[in-house]
Amino acid sequence: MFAAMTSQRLPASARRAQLIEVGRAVFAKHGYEATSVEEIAERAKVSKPIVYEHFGGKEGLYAVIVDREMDYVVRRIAESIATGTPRERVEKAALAFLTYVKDHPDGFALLAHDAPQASGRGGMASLLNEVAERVGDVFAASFKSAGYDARAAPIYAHALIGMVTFVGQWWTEARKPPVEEVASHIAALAWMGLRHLPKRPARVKG
Amino acid sequence: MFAAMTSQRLPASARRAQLIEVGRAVFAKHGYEATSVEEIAERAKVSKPIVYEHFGGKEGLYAVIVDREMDYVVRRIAESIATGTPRERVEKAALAFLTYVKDHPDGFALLAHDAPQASGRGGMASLLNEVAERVGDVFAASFKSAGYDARAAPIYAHALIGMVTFVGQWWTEARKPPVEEVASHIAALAWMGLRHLPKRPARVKG
DNA sequence: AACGTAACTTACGCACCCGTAGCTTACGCG
DNA sequence: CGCGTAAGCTACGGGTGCGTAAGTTACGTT
Repeated sequence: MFAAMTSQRLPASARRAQLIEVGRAVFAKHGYEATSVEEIAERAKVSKPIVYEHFGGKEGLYAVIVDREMDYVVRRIAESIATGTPRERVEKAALAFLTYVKDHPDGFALLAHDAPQASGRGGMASLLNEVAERVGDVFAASFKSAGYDARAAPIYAHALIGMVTFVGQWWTEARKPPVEEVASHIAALAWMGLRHLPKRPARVKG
Repeated sequence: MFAAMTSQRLPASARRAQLIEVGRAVFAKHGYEATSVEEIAERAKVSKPIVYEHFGGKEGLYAVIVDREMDYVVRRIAESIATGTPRERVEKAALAFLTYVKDHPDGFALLAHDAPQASGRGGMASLLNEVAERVGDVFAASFKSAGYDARAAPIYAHALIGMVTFVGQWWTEARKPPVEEVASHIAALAWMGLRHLPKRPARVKG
C-alpha cells in the first residue's frame, strides 16, 4: 500500500495510517510484549518519537490497531449471518471468518496473540475471546429464539467460534484445501454433527 | 504442596520440583515474555542463580514445564478415547479435557498463552495447537477407518479440539455450569450437530 | 571437631527498551 | 525571497531483566 514510497515527508494523517499498517504487521509477528517501538519506527523508515507523537506510545498504537481490527472482523461476520436460513447462516459465518483469515493474515495473527495484561482485566488469553463474545451474542439470540436451552446458548456460541478460529489457525500454516472447502466441512460438522457427516459435502457458494 | 515450608534448604531434586510448580504458576499468569526469572525465584523464596543452576535459564525452565504439561494432557485425553463406541469416545474426550481445565487451571493457562518465538519455528500461536496436532492424530485414524474423506480428517480433528479448548477458556472465567453439563452439550453438538440438538441433553456419566 | 561439598547469596555487567527533551530540516505562503 | 510551522531527528535518562562471578553458610561424614 505504501510500498513504493521513497522515504518522503508525509502529512500527519498519511503517516498515521502507515504506522497503523506497519504496527499491525509487527505486532502480528511478535505479539505485544515482544514487539519494540523501535522496530515499528524502523520499518516505517521513521524515528521513534514520531510514533509517540501520533499515538502516545506503544499501548496507544496497539489499542488503535486492535480496535480497528476487531470492529472489522465482527462487522464482517455479523453481516454474513444477517440473512438466510439457519443453516445458511452457519455456512456463511464460517466462510466469512475463514475468508478473513485468508485475506488478512496479519490481522488474524494479531487477534490470536496474547493481549497485554492491562487489556483484559481478568485473565483474557487472547482477543479472539472477545470476538467470540461479541459474535456469540448474535448467535445466542438465534439459539434462544429457536427454542434451545438458554443456559446452553453461550456454550454453543463459543463452541462454534472455537471451531472456526482453531481451524483458521491451522489453515494459516497448512493452506492446503481452499477456504470454501474448509468452510463447507466446518458448516457440515456444526450443522449435521459427526453422526450424519456426508462423505463429500457440497461446496458452499461464495 | 510446599506451602508449609519454612524457608529451608532443600535437596536438589525437591527444589527442582518446587521451581517447576512455582514456574508453572507464574508463566501461567503472565505468559512467557512478561514473566521474569526474579519473580519465580522470589515466590520460591530463593535467589535467582538457583534457577540458572537447575534449568540453565528462563527458556530451560519453560521448556521443562511445557513438556511435562503437554505430555500430561495428551496422555489423559488419549486414554479417554481409547475405548467405547464412537459417540462415547467423543463424550469422554470432551469431559477429560474440561476436567483438566477445571483441575489444572494453571496448566491450561500456560498452554493457552503465547509460546516464545523460538519454540514453534513458524508462527505457532499457542501450545494448544500442538496439543490439537497430537490428539488430532488419534482422531484422524478413527475418521479414516470410519470411511470419511481423508483430506477432511484434520479439519474435523482441529474443529473438535478447537470447540473444546475455546469453551474451556470461556468456562475458566464463567465457571457457571458444571463441567459434566458443558461436556455433554459439546458432545451433543459434535455428534448430532445443530440440526438435531436436543432441548436438554442427558448428563454424561463421569 | 575439622573438612569437603552441596545449597545458596550478594553484587554486578550488559543489553534492551520505553518515553522525552531539545534541536534541525523541509515546505508552503505572502 | 524569507519566514513560520509542520515533520522529523539525535541523544539521553530511567528502569528492568537476563545471566554470571565470586564469595558465604549449612550439613553430613569421618
